[in-house]
Amino acid sequence: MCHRCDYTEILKSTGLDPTKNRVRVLEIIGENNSPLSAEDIFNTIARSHRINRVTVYRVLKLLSEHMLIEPFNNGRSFHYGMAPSKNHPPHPHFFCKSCGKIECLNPESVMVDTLNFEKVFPGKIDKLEIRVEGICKNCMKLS
Amino acid sequence: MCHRCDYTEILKSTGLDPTKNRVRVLEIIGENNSPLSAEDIFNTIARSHRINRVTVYRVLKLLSEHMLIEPFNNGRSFHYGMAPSKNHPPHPHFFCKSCGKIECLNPESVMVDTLNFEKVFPGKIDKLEIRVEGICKNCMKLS
DNA sequence: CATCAGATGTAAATCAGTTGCACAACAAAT
DNA sequence: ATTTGTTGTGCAACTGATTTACATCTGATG
Ligand SMILES: [Mn+2]
Ligand SMILES: [Mn+2]
Ligand SMILES: [Zn+2]
Ligand SMILES: [Zn+2]
Repeated sequence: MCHRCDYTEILKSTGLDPTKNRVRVLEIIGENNSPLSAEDIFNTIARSHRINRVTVYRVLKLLSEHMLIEPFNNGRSFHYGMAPSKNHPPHPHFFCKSCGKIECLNPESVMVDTLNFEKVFPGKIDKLEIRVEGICKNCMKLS
Repeated sequence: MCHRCDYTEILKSTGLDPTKNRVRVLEIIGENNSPLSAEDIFNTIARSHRINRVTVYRVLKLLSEHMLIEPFNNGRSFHYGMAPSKNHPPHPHFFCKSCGKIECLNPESVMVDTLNFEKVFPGKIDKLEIRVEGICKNCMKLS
């Protein structure tokens, strides 16, 4: 999806050692057009390189902590997409409750006004997420 | 929270046998001002009555399927609140990523415009959820 | 080369939630 | 009242995603 990103460079500039596994995980997430599960990522890497599931989990945790990627939970498992940045504007997501897949939606598809809210809320707000739930196109056909 | 709801009646009118366990679970959810986990509900009931965790899970599943309650996942576990209805208008929720607690927010706090989107989307949309993530007031104090 | 921190592999544990099966409760039919 | 059937509940074992503990490897650096 993103041909503007140098994943090794992103890792370096975040202060992270750009190990092969880290670059691979980040690259797979960055080039995919919808958030992927740890299992998806493991399978993708394992097709061409030897890697352990636990390493994938550890890399995902690290990248999440440094806010390079963004975790979404569909009720079964986490899926990861690139965190918002210049190249990746924030956008809503669609969650299929049948197959569990998560789709990125167009940033303009749903507009939100949060202005007055952010000022009143007593805690610390890190993120505002808009999730649309339902049955995806593909699952609609099957049923 | 809700003193307008007759939980036994709600169950009956949904076509569900209003067993003691079902009424208790639904009542606890309805009277609480924020979504509760299965464990929360189990503990509450178990203080005064004998019940099994599995029964709680089964009741929660049944009530969710009949859309009397609404599940939210904070990444660790599901929490359940009353599903939107006359007495309970839909509203955004705040998710504390430190303690996992979920708070109901004021319905007007965040406004959303979804009109054009719903027409274009190829799948079936059941629900639009707005989730605000961050650190809750209480966890802010502790840290 | 020797050393050492950080990254990875492996097996076992954890934790929320589910499943299979036996038993209890309740109502309708005999 | 006894039988039957249907539905709800308890209990124990299981599952699947993720985490942990600990051993081993790797790649700098002196
Ligand atoms: Mn996305
Ligand atoms: Mn709520
Ligand atoms: Zn689907
Ligand atoms: Zn909190």
